[in-house]
Amino acid sequence: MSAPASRRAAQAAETEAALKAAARRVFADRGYLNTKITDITEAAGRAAGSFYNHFASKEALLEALLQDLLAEADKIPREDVEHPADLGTIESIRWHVEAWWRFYKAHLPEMVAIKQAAMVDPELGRRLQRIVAADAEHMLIHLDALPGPRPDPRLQLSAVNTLLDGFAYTWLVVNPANGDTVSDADAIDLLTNMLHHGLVGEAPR
Amino acid sequence: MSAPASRRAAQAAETEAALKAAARRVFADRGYLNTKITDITEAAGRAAGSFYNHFASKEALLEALLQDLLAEADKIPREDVEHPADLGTIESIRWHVEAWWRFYKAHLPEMVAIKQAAMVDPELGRRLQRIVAADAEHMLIHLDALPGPRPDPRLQLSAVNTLLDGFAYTWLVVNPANGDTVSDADAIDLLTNMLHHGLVGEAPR
DNA sequence: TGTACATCAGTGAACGCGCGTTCACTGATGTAC
DNA sequence: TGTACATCAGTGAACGCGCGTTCACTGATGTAC
Repeated sequence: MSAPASRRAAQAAETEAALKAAARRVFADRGYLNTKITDITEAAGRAAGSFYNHFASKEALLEALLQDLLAEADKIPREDVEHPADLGTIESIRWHVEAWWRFYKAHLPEMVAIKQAAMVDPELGRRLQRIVAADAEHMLIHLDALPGPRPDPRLQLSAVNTLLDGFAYTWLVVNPANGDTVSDADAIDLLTNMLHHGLVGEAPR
Repeated sequence: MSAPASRRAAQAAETEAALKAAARRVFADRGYLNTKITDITEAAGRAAGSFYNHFASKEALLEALLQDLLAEADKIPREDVEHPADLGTIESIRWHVEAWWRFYKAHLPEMVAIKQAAMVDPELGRRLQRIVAADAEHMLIHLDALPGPRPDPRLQLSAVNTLLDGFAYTWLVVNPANGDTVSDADAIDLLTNMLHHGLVGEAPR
């Protein structure tokens, strides 16, 4: 990112970037758990031993990828993330669903990797969760602001996350591998409708 | 199940049952992917080599567990599964949600194993899917019967499955491991409400 | 009913594959004078 | 600017651990006569 201090540093940075890029490709292609260290180095066109000059393990590489992801997200100017605050309106729901869908698509490899890693190593799962959890808070605030008698927001939040996450995983990862796809618009429409009516509850319209 | 033809056969059946029971315990405890063959034989109090007298692999054992599960389900008398057919009513939704929740709880080890196995081996995932997919059909029929302009039922079905499945996994497997639990009633209430309003859509009440 | 042999479930040490990880080596880059 | 030495990124063969899988062996159960 910033100017390298020397040719050596530039070389190292380039290799590290190549490893990360290769990892993303390979994770998306065969999944995180099915990826060997040597799959990554091979895809990056480097020697196996090179990996350990940059990362202590596959888990460490994944955490680095997530840090990159966060860093990138922080660069988005504030005014671009202005959005309707009242989750009671369908426009607000749609805005959130669409943002999430785009985000998931843009970061498929990381999303796949998080899901798989968390399933096998709960401790790592919690750590990864914490890294990405910033906008879960955000969502909680929205949910609390909804009118009427509210169910436990933690339950509700996990239901929303579960639905968004699982649906995206199904239709952006699993089903496409079988040649079964859905258009972005259809996916966003369906989720928007389900969440709008499902969340607003007793008093829709 | 049926009377063993001989003491030898009885012995073999007993060991096989012990291995299955041990596998269920161990799958529930540390997950399917984290379970070694020797974890199962150890938990069953048998020698490592004994495993291969009964199963060709961990995957084969899982498929056997699912077959047992299906066989058991088939024994439930028909009249016990009478239920409201119109998914438009909240009572019908609740009936389905509650049935699903109980089923998931009763078969946690299998549910965990399916989820994890499918994630790593898509081919196996499809096979397992087919084994359990009987009542997905059932659900599709319900969905088609809903009034009003319907979205693509396959999309809607996968959203419902995703929500039920992910929510149950979160609150019956992941969160309890962190000491974070939810009552059956609260879980069923929340899902029922979300699905009722979410599915019925434009014309609730 | 008794004896001799055959079969087979279960055992656990040993084998071997896959893969993560190391490490001696190379050659290029950096530094000292 | 040139020379000699130091450092360091990258290399890939080799090492070794973990674990699935095998197999010669044991003792109990079944069969033949």
